[in-house]
Amino acid sequence: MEMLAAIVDAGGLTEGAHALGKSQPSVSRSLTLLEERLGLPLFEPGRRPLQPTEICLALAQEGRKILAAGDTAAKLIMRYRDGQRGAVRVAGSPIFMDGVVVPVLAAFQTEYPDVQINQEYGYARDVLSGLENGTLDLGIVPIRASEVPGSVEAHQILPGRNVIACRVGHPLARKSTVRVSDIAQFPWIAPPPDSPLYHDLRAVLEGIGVRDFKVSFSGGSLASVTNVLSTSDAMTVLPYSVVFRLRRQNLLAALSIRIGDPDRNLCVLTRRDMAPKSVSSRLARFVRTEFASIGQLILRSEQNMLWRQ
Amino acid sequence: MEMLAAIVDAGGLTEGAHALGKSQPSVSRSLTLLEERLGLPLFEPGRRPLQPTEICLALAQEGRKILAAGDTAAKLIMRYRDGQRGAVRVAGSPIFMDGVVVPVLAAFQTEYPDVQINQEYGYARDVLSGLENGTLDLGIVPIRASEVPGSVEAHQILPGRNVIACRVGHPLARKSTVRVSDIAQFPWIAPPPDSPLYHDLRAVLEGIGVRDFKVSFSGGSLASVTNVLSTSDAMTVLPYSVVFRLRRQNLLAALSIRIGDPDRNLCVLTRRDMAPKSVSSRLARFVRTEFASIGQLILRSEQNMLWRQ
DNA sequence: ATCATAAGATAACGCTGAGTTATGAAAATA
DNA sequence: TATTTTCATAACTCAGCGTTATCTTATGAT
Repeated sequence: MEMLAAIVDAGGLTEGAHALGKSQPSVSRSLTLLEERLGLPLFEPGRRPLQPTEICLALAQEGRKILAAGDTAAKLIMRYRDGQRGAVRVAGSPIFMDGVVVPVLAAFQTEYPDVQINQEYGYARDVLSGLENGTLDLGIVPIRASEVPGSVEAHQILPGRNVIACRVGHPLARKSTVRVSDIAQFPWIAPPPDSPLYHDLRAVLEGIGVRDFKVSFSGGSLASVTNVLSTSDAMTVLPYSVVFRLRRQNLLAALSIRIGDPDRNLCVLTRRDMAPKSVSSRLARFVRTEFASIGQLILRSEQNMLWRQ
Repeated sequence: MEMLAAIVDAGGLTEGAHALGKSQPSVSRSLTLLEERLGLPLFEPGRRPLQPTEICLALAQEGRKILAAGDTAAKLIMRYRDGQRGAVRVAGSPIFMDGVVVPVLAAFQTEYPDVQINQEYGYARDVLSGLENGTLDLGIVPIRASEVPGSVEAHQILPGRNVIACRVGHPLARKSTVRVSDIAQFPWIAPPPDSPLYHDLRAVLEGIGVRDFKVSFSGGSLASVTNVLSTSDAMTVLPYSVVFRLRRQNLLAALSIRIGDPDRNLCVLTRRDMAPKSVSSRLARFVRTEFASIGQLILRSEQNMLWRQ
């Protein structure tokens, strides 16, 4: 049927054969066999520019549909191959995901609308196992270089850096000098106890000598944290990049006090497969370049800031 | 792609293979080869009720289109084979065609809307040559059995029978006894000079002893003949079947005088091919049965009529 | 008419895809 | 853990479709 369509559209067997990328005798023979099989003439006999019969035209119409299906299939494969379509499964720690990653994923989605992004939440351990058993294509988590197994490739996209966040009009936010004693009197909220941030929080507070602090709220997502922060005088520890974005939107402020950096850097994790899905590598590339400029942005605004030790 | 569609729709390789009418290993192997060729997994590895990947689903969609095209093609062929679709080229003498055949063709067309009927006009000689050189599938003409060559099959559908026709209110139409002298005074109109009817007309008039008659109109189609007849007192010779129809519509009348029957009978002519188009044989059958009932109708009404010799 | 040209058919042959049966491995399920 | 279901592999066969080389025939111009 594809052959019939080609012959009819090309206006002759020889031309049609050429259009199909085959030799003239091949098509001629196939045509003869088909006519014998059907027991019907598909072209008027004894006419030199091969004249299609009525039934041939009808079959050619179906042939065109098949050719069209083949074409779109070829395009589909091509778009899939170079990552312009497909599905990626991405996972990352909730705070980073909601705070800085999802906007990047959204930008990717806008640029490549045929790519389906399946986003999940998870910490380093889950993400690594997901990558290794193939249920995950990409991970974006804060992680130590030593934690990365050989089968997984890690690209750092942001340096580990936390700050103490509070609401915009917070009493301490205005002060250029913040003392430990100032901090102690305010309530704290904490990320989920199994998250790295929770450990960071403890480390930070211990680092600046605060041993006795009250946790007024614990668990939840970034949205709930910002909600609580903005409607109270509570404080918490958040990645600087996250706060950076939220501060630009005037949703959050950061204390101008420098706290110890965590030893985990935000990384993009991919499998060291021989054949990674090209969508995932394209997305990984996209994320890396996006975060490179985010990093630049943060760095530049850094120069206008003063951080107390 | 058809295979993918089958597997996806059947919910598994084994079922899919069955749906395609192939063995399970065949489909399994084909699938493996396709995956290698594309360099892409089409089904999630290590899942037992074979789980299609995203790209596989997209390809399966195209596969379904191909399967659908194949299906409709198969149906097309089937309908073509038993004559429910296709194209027939029919030719016949103008008066019979317009008078009695075309309504039958129209009925056929209504019953089988996918059949394309190409109707032409022509007398026995043209029709026979048309049939023999393959430019014609069916002929419906008055013909003598001796004129039919061996390569053509003829089925009589109406006996040869002519009558003298005139308008409804014609002076002679009322009379139950018509004499030759009555006839002579009215003008005559004649069919085209090359038509059998023209010869019939001459034969008829000579047969009833009329040697000197004036032809006031000659040539044209049945429509023009009936027009002239109905707007004048002219008369002509027409096949009884044609007049029968027209009389029922009160468009024409016939003299109650019996004239000599022509030796040509209306026949359906077909090629004695080994492989006649099934549309044409179906149409031929249809015409024969339709005319059988028309013949019956004429015969029944005959019993209520009185014809003078 | 006849000849040149273009278009299709035929012949001879090779190779790959796709089919088969028989059997093994691994996931799913009880 | 045992059993069943489901898919993969192996080994082999064959028909379809591909090729090149060459012949036949319809078409159109001289």
